[in-house]
Amino acid sequence: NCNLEMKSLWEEFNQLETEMIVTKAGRRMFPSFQVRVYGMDALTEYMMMMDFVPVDDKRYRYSFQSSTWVVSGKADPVMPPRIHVHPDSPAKGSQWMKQVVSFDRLKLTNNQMDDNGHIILNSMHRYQPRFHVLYRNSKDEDPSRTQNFKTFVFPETKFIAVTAYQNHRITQLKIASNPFAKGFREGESQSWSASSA
Amino acid sequence: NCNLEMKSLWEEFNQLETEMIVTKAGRRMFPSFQVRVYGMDALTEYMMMMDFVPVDDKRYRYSFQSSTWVVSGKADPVMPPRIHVHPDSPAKGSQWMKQVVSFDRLKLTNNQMDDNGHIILNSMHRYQPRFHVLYRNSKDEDPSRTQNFKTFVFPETKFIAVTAYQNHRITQLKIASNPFAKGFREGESQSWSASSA
DNA sequence: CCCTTTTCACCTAGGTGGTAAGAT
DNA sequence: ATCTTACCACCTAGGTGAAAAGGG
Repeated sequence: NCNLEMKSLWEEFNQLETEMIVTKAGRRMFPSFQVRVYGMDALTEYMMMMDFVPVDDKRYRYSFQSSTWVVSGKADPVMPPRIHVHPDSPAKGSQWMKQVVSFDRLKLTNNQMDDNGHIILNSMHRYQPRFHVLYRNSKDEDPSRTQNFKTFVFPETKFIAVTAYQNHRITQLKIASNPFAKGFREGESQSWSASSA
Repeated sequence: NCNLEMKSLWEEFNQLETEMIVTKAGRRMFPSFQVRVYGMDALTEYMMMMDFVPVDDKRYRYSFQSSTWVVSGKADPVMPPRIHVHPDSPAKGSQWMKQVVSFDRLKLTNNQMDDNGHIILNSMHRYQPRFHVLYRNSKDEDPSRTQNFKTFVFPETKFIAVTAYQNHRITQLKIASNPFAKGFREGESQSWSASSA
């Protein structure tokens, strides 16, 4: 089993239609995708990974007039999707369960030629992150037959990839909740308990 | 096979009797232990690790009068030595060979109760770092019978653990060559090609 | 006296959105 | 018009030795 960390923050973003920056060099997600996992076999080895699937085959643009995202055409052609393997993989169930599994080093890029292993997305397209746990029923048997996946999807983590923020309320929420954007805060009244770890 | 990186910098320190700071929280080594490895089987999985063995069973003190280290007694009692496993372990030979293997995140501590997995050393004692490569001849056989070590020792990397630098020339060389100590540089004439990566 | 601990200013390294210029 | 890129000031996070205080 598996729980999404920072669920309330994700929901707050999702209500505004989450945007994630993509750059040529690669940009982290914020919030970062973090889960707590349960019920694994302590001694079995697991691989943890993420990928990103298109929500639909549409392209979007932001209408400043209506302050909403509107369909702007059919989706751009896609590259074969990449998979991000958690850097601690492989590790035993006991290791994964004793702390939050964090994908905070994962980076998104719009560079189709990227050779840094980052996740390649099309800007102005909608994506759904997915979390996969891979395990084997037994160590000694043929790996190709005994490996199994379990996939978790949290609908509140879907987002639109952008090269610059469109919805100003998204920008404000990012500035308010991301510690690295503290330089842009002004009011400084509310404390976002979301800021840490 | 295996080559030490920054060999000339290590030799420069070793001529002055290298000192390494140990703290309660753990302190990185400088220079950090980095090697280039060759001649591995590209598809076999290897573990890389380091440990630190006492050079002798003596305790030392620094004589400011003679500017040398002198024996000050018998060695203090030792804890069962810890082993630092390189965080990329295990990985295939092809992965290890395509870049420098760096132990720059390894930390030394004098805290006998350390629970951060750092290497525990006795201050004012002399140590020799060792580098180990572990591999299996075959994947399917009993691991306990088919695992093998190969150990590499570079005499120029030996050092004395200290809680504060004793030899001022060591301090000067650290300040001149460690990028994080740039704040203490004054002359700023020579460039230590050693500074990067 | 000898050694250790704590705190500090000063760095490296790298993650933010803003901004203006560039591209289509 | 719409979207992308490059650069920037401003942060977080954490690695330095100095200095002063602490301990036996």
